[in-house]
Amino acid sequence: MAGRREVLRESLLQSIRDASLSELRRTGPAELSLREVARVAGISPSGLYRYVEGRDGLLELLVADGFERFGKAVAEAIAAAGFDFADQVVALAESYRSWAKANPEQFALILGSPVVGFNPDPNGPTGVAVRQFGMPMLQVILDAAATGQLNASPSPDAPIDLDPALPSIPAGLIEIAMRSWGRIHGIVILEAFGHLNWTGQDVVAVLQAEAKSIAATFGKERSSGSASVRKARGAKVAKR
Amino acid sequence: MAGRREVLRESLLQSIRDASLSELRRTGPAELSLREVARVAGISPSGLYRYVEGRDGLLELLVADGFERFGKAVAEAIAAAGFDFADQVVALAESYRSWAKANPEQFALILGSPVVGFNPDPNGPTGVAVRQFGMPMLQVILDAAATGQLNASPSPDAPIDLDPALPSIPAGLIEIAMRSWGRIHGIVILEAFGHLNWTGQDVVAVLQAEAKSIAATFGKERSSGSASVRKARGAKVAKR
DNA sequence: AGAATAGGCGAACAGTGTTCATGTTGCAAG
DNA sequence: CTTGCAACATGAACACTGTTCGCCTATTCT
Repeated sequence: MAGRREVLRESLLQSIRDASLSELRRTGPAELSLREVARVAGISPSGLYRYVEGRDGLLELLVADGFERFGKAVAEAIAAAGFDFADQVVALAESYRSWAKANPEQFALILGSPVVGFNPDPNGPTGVAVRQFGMPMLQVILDAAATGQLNASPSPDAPIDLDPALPSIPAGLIEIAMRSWGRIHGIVILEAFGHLNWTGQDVVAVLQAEAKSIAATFGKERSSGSASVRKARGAKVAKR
Repeated sequence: MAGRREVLRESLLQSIRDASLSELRRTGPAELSLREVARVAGISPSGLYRYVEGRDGLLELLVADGFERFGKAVAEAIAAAGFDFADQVVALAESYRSWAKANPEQFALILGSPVVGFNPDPNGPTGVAVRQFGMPMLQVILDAAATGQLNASPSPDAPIDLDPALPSIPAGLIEIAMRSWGRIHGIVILEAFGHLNWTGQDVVAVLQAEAKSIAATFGKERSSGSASVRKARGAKVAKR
């Protein structure tokens, strides 16, 4: 029973999503005007409030959408990179930068200065999108650990579980993920916000060097034969 | 001759600076209200335009001030760290994070999402502040190279000069500076914007590990026995 | 059928950045 | 000292913004 009301609502909500995204692309996060969005979506400003909780709700929509699309893009690139740790890191870095370059306003919105008074409510749609975003990147580390491609991390296993639904993760691996993410994110965000212009360097090349360096820092020396890695590819998830 | 008018102007300009800074701290960059600043500075909104070019001018004031104070804080920490490359990098990282933690809104303003339509005019006050900010960090790399503490960089010397007044710098060193900055900045900005909360890790410890890793990546091996570096070091403290 | 409810709208309010004509000073030249 | 001028300061006005409210229509449920 597809109520006529619901299909209308869904369609209009999609219009709002499209309108706000195109407005975001046109003006940037700070200038996003609720009234303008209402205008291009073909609705009155007050009518928007039946669909979205004010301007913050509009932003939350875009934040969730951004994390989702960003995460998906990165996850696909990683999946396409095969099972080698270094290859995956390089693919991660490149896709990370590519998405940021292609969607600068949304990148700034989701990973730039947080909008004050905007509490992302961990259980809301933004919260789950954020986890879906971080997961593939964390998974690169977990997989590498599971297939023995990481440096023997002598860290004391103080496993922490960030999601009750998932197995706990050794703190040492979390730290590796943090540091790897930070290295990629650092260069990408500096470039995205225009702080590397003065260098005159080819950021793609620098980022690739950095990705390889990440693999070298945390990964085992890669002997020329990759058979051992191939063999271990079965294990998908680390078991506590 | 200190005309009475000029002293008044200078004093009021300082009031404006103070007011806008305190307003920034109270509300954040996006909500900074020109009218409110005028209110606490004791001037009419339109009167503000005699001192500052609208809201963007107000922000430029804060951006320049932020880069200046940030740069000074980092430079002092580096200077206090002695002459050892690794010590300097650790000091740089710690002071970088400290300042960001202590001035979150201004940090977000100067290194977070750029305000659209805000062109930082390289020769304006913001431009020079930016260079003063980046200089000490770049200097760490240059000094290390000059004192032979860096890995022999096999990069072809394609020197680029970013400032005509300064000697050109080999591109290889620029790349090292970029990557080092990116590694520190990445972790700091991720933490500052709340993206590391889920990790439950001690960011100070992680950042310190990262700083040491930077020194290990680009610096010469510092074997515990080699006293040459140690001797070259000043009497300054180098704890841990 | 009738009642309940979700959807949509315009008016209104308080706030914003910015401009402009109008006064009001400070200061230097005549 | 007087005059003239430029800098200063202001309040009103304009075009916006986000948000709330009451009113009305159209769909859905009983």
